[in-house]
Amino acid sequence: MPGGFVRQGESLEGAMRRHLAEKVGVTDVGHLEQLDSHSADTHPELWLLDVSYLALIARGAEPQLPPDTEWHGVEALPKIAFGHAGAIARAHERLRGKLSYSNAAFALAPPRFTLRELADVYEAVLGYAVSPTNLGRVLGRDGLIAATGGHRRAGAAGGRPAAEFAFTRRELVVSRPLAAFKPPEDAG
Amino acid sequence: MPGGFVRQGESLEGAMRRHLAEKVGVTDVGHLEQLDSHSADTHPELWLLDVSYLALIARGAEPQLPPDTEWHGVEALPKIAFGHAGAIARAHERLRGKLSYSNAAFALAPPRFTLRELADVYEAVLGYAVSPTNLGRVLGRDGLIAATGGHRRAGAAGGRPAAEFAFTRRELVVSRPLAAFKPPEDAG
DNA sequence: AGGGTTTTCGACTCGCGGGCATAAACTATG
DNA sequence: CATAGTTTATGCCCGCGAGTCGAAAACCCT
Repeated sequence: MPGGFVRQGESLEGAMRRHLAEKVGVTDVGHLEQLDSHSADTHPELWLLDVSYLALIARGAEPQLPPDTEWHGVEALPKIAFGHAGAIARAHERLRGKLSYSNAAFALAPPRFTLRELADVYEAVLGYAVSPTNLGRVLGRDGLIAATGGHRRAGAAGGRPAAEFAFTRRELVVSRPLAAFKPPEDAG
Repeated sequence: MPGGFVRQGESLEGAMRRHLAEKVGVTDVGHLEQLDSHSADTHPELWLLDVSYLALIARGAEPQLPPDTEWHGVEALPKIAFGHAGAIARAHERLRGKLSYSNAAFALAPPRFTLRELADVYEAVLGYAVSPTNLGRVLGRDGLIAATGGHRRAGAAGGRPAAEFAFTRRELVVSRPLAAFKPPEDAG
């Protein structure tokens, strides 16, 4: 949970990017999204306003962390995160929702990936296995991903080489604007 | 766009509810949701932090407004809203999205309503007509609304009396947690 | 060359959203 | 009281998209 104070005249997002770069060495943020703000009353003599962000970085772009840092899965977090537990839960829930109806995975996946790798990213976030076949068909039909033409060498255990894919857009696109009811019936 | 300053020690949501009650006489807020925050640099000598909220109130619960207040549709807003135009657009977009995959309309509709009335609420937000029949079937299938058993008297022009419905839950429920991929396959 | 492994492609099923036609229920009029 | 007009409710059909499954393709190792 890297963070810090905002300088006067600085935008909130700019402050977040500055802290990300200074404290964990992350400059290539795929997607940065504000979560929520709340006034923290933990310090009676100090008046703080917390603004939390959700930052998505690509798999493989490892941030520079202190040497004694340990990674924990979001399913089994240690109890150390005193006030951050709620923020982590909200961020996770938000990300789970976004993955289902947007191309938010563009910020999590590497620039080129196989359907298996992308499905693994989804599984890591959603918590259950997704079918690489269906994933490719759904995202491909909406035009969110496209085959690059390249192929990936098979792994150590053999197997057919997987086709490489890439996201067509690198900004957030909400795929299904209205899911339940009559769309505007666009003539054409 | 009612609003104001936050008192020290006051929560942001509490401040929002206080300003809603004091300035427009709205105490029964069906749903209150934080939109986004940004540091306002319009005043060079003052350091302001804007936190905007989206408040949904029931149709019919008219707020107490100054006598010279005019209502404007969100489609044709006057140019007076200098910095609020963006906030209004974001709030509208957020509400449109929420209506499609949640029961956010519980905060907009009166406690008991007919399918026609609910469809009118949807049309007002989405901007196009929705079918009362389909609306009732979809929301009923997901268990979001249920018939109360009562009926509404027919209007002046006659017609079959409409059945009364009510939302089963009065807190936000996201109906389709994951739309695209394999659900957790809940056994039972 | 053959077995094992992984990916890809096609066909099939199933449930849901949407539309349409018809029935039901009420009001107003003569 | 009968009829026309209006609005709501119900049932049926259709199309589409997601999900599953099986077979083929392509690769590695022995």
